[in-house]
Amino acid sequence: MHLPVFLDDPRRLRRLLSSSSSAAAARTLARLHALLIVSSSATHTLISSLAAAYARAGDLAAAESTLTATAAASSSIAAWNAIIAAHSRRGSPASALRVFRALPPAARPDSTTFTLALSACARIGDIRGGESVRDRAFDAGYKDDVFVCSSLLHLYARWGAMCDAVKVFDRMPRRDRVTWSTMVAGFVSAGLPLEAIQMYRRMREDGVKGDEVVMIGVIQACTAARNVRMGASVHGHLLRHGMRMDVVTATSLVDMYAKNGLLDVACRVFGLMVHRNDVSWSAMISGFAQNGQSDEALRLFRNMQASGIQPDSGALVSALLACSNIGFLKLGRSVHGFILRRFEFSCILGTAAIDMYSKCGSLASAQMLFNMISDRDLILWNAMIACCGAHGRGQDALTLFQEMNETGMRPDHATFASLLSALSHSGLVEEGKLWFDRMVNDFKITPAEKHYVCLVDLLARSGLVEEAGDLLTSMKAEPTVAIWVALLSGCLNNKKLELGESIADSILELQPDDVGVLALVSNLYAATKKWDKVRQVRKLMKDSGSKKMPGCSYIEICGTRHTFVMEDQSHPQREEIVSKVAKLDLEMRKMGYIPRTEFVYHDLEEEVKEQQLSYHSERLAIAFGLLNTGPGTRLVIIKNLRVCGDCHDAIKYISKITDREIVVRDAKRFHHFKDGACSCRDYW
DNA sequence: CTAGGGTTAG
Repeated sequence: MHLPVFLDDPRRLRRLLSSSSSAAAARTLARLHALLIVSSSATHTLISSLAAAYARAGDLAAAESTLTATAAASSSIAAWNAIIAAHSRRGSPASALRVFRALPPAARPDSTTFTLALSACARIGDIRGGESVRDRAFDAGYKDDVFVCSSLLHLYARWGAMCDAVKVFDRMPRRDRVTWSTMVAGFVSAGLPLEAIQMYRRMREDGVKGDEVVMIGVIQACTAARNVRMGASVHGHLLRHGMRMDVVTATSLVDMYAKNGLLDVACRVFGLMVHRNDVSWSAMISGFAQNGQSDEALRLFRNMQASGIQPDSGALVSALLACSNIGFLKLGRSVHGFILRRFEFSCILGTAAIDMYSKCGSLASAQMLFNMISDRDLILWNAMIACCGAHGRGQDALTLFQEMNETGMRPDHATFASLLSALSHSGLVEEGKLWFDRMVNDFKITPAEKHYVCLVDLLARSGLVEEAGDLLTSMKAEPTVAIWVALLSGCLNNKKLELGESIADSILELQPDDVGVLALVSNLYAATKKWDKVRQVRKLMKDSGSKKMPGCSYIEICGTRHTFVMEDQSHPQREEIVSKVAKLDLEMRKMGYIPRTEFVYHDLEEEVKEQQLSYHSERLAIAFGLLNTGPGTRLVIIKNLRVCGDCHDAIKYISKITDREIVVRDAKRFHHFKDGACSCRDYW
């Protein structure tokens, strides 16, 4: 048989075996393989090079069988490493581990093998498995190997076991930048940004130069520690040292600036990026959405698609968040549709969508979506329970909570916060008390401030003010403003004025700057006719009230969103809206409505104050809704600030007069008005 | 043939 000459030319053979990795290469290798066998010139070295070449070319099955079929199997660890590495690159750490574990007993794994195996364990989160790899590696004499130790470090750091990571780290005789960057990233993901920054400092003291990857960790640490100064100096450091500003680095800078409120800087960095991918867009979109600039976020979302980049789940989540901020139900629905066509509904997307429906006032859609997702995680359950609560369905929230327990899912502090709040808003006092107790005693969850607020609120609303007061004394920590406020509003509603007054004093001592809180305090003093104190509080209100951003309300009609602010004279239907407001005012007064001018914090004539109340953005939005929808249509209004006590009263009258169901979501919670009542009861 | 990196939910 005629053999190609190159079988006798080792140089050429080696070149062929290390050539590029493509399907064509794999076919060439198969031919070569056949020739080697036919010509019986297959040495162990050649076979293992061939196997490695198969692995590089992507034919892992061929690589493996080539090796296992021969005696070369036990002597060629490099070829096995190539196979394991190829599995890892392909994104199947489990296969990598399978090959590692099935290595022939005589094969001696080296540093590379152990490093690959540990990295595979880190990806799937198998700490136990990783530790047995570690034992073998240490036995084989790799105790001080930087690669082995760094990957072990990563295994711990990645899964939150920072104590173990630190132990490994402290024992390492030599550390390189990868070691340090693993520690930095580990502390960041463990929620310990200050420790991460500390690590970076130690690295510099050690004389190790950071690269992009370390700096990304440091940038993230600055983001989490809300340290823009340092973040900006890291940014400067990158530029000065001519480090590669790749997509990932630039994206983390965008995120750092955006999360710290410097949206303009974030935009500039984003604008300077030569190459942007889906994640960079997501970071920018979420930056806007989380800073209350939802319209801008959605504009960017459209730009992203227009520039040909398919939104990933991050961008979709942020778009949904923006929709829920401004109550843009129609766009939220279309995002939902987009997800259905192109993605699986992951829990994270599902949670965002459920939250969007909840905040846009569509309980039914939220429930439908929730029922469609069968693989539910804790956060998804929590979101749905919170949704029921927000919509005044305390009993449904409880049923859901019990259903959740039956599936074996363990509720956490957030679950109980949602549950207790739901029970409180539905007036389910006994259930609330019961589940607070069970939370503490059965579920061993230490109550946090929010849980106390819910329980105090629950008790105080139903007039059990004394019992709520006892709860406060039983608390270990001093009551906070929020807790006092819950108790105080209960006192006011249940005419427990004496107790109320002492609570009002306690609140003032804590120097709150929330106008809503001060309004409540002022109302209490007014009820006890302490006029000098009323004046004192009203002055505080005026001081803090002047700083607040303008109130703004949204209403969506037939898929179009309309925005209202008090000062805006430009609305095309302004005249009509104003006369509708005036007409309603007249009817309301006939039914007993008295304007509560104490909610106007400017020094104005009484009459002007009354007019200001009528022009609050939510009243304008409601009037617009009444003008543009048929009778019986439910109105959903989203307000960026709190609905004041006066508007709250007014809307009750409006819902009765017009026989409409009106839902107002404000910065605090939902208010459902129907037949002149509000299910979010007893607002002050 | 080997280790470390960005966004997103209650």
